[in-house]
Amino acid sequence: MPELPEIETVVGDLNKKILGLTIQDIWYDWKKQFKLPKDPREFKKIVVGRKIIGVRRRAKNILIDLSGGCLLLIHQKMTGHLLVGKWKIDKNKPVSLLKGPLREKVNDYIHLIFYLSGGKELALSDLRKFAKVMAGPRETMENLPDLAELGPEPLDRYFDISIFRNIIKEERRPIKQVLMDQNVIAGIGNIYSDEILWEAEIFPLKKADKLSAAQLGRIFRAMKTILKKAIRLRGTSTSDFRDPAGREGRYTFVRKVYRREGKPCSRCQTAIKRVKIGGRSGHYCPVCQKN
DNA sequence: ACAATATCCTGCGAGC
DNA sequence: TGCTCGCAGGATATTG
Repeated sequence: MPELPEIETVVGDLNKKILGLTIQDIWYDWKKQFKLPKDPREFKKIVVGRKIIGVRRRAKNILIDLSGGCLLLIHQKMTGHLLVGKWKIDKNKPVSLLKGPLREKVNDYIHLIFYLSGGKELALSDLRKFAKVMAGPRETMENLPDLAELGPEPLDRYFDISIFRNIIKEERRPIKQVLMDQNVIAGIGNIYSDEILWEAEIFPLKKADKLSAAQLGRIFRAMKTILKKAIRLRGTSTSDFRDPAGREGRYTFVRKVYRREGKPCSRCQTAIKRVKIGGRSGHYCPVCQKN
């Protein structure tokens, strides 16, 4: 569920909280989260002793640059959370030593902790255990399909309407599906594809190659404004997104369609509808989004 | 060559 | 009240 704005929020916070610290040890209780190397002991060997130089985002991936030319990649998938705090392991389960939001449920699903210099800890909480972590030499990592095959970043300055048009016009799938395809455009998921298409007044099942120039222009502009606004509001927490301090995002309160089935459209008061698109649910206004 | 479907997971809410 | 079941969905693997 964390998409571009949520990951951007996490990355910004991590840059303020853990820059310059060294990974001293790790704790984990779920082996399958390690995708590369698959052996947790090998993973540990790579990251321990390295300093955190910078934190970046690419699509929905969190990229942590480590000293010695290494890169740590974390993908939160749907229910992953990166938290900065302090925990004690009690009966093989982490318990937060800090008061506040970290004491809440998100604290119950921690399966990985990085122990950092200065007594800080970076934890990965993940209820559904879909999140993945990878580490290795930067060049090896950047050549993995996970990164190498991604489409352009929607908020990059060079990413203009002509590039957007050229990418989209080749696609015959429904526009919502195209917007969510990371190898077409990076970082957009179910929440923001719904929100962007409502803003642009486009029917989510409309085939991408059938969109007019005016419609493409509206989608392009909506994509930029919605994503920027969502970053400003620190993401959406309709289900369980939390920032590294355990706090919710405020885009939840200004969203127009996502998970608002049956509720009135803020433009025309018509009840928001829900449809299955490529196995996922899309939300739209049947009056505002006719084509 | 492309598209639809299954897979991984767990909690939650609907319905009986 | 307590059970079952479908749903949530990012990305990859597999089948059609």
